[in-house]
Amino acid sequence: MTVDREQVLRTAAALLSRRATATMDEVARAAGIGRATLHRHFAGRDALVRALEQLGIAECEAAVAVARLDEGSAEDALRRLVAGFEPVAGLLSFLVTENQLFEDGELNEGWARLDARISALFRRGQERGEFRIDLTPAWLTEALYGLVGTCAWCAQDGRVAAKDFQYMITELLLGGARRSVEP
Amino acid sequence: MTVDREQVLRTAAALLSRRATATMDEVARAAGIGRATLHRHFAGRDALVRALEQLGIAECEAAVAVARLDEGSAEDALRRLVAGFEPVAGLLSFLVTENQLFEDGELNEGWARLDARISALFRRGQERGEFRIDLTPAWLTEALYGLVGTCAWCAQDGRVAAKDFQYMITELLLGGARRSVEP
DNA sequence: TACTTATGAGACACACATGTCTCATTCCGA
DNA sequence: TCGGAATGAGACATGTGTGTCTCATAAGTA
Repeated sequence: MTVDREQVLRTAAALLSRRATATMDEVARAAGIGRATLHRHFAGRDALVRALEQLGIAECEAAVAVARLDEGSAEDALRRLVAGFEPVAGLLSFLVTENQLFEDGELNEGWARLDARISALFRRGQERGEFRIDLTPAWLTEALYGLVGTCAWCAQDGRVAAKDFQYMITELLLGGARRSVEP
Repeated sequence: MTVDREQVLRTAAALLSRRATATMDEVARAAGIGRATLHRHFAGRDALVRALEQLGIAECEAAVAVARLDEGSAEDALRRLVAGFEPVAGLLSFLVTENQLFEDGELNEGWARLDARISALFRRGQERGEFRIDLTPAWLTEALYGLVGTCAWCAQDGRVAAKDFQYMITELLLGGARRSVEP
């Protein structure tokens, strides 16, 4: 009888990732509950979005933790990170767009933590001599988010193959489009 | 007395690029005209957005034309293209987001033309041996859009330096983050 | 079984953006 | 100077999403 909050959040994430303008009613129906019940668990749309934000941050931080960003080469760590981001990509792009829309300025501290972790990875790669130093860690971090979001959206629309998610992002981010060697 | 439609569109583009949820009233005020007048020139919000879409496409196609994508090396052509995209970046990211939001499916044929042109550039680069062939032209094209949008948004928020717009995008897109050579 | 609790369905008011209309005013051209 | 045209301001109706409330019902518990 009691609503599974986690399951509701995941359903909402899946729906809103596809259609950011979905109604509270649609969210409720998608989760198989009534609109009133949805309101009992999340005071309003803002509260729902903020809960999704917490979920997104938590999943990203989990991905960061699993990726062990400070072990081994920075390149391998980045590959692990992108792999961990794949399941969250849709939610991530939704939240990024949502943040752009409502410029409250008050970006969650969770994002700041995440940015710091990922920036640190790129910085580590620079210090190890793996990554070039003329592109700032901040830009590389944002570029990673951008590519993840773009790829998620493209894959959803079928413009690119979803199975190549990790490959496309890591290869482009690490090596770029230029052909560097051979024949 | 007569309203300068072009100027209204540019003002709207500037405003909506920053705040995609801006009201018709806000758009009118920003353009220095009354809401009624705005409605006289653009039947509704949809019409306004579609007009902005036309403007964005036109400017992008102009940038494509100026960049002479089929002249010289593909790499240089891409640099010219990114340079031409810089002034349109804000509008471009707004339109991309707008398209994501309302999945009418009916994407303007103008975008298809643009995609085709840019994809052709990447394909030409592959055929010339400049670009790697394991990343599809379609993905490279979308990645370009994504990076342009991400960079525009970051620059607006001051997270990266706006003056490095072209450099950050072209260097990342062409060479990637990996350090390939020297000491 | 009886009681408590959570839920679903629906009604309701509210806020807000939108679109339309009117009317006085201003601008431009004849 | 005069008259037509465009504009600005505001009023008005509308649609829609939202938030709150009530009440009957189902689920879980003692």
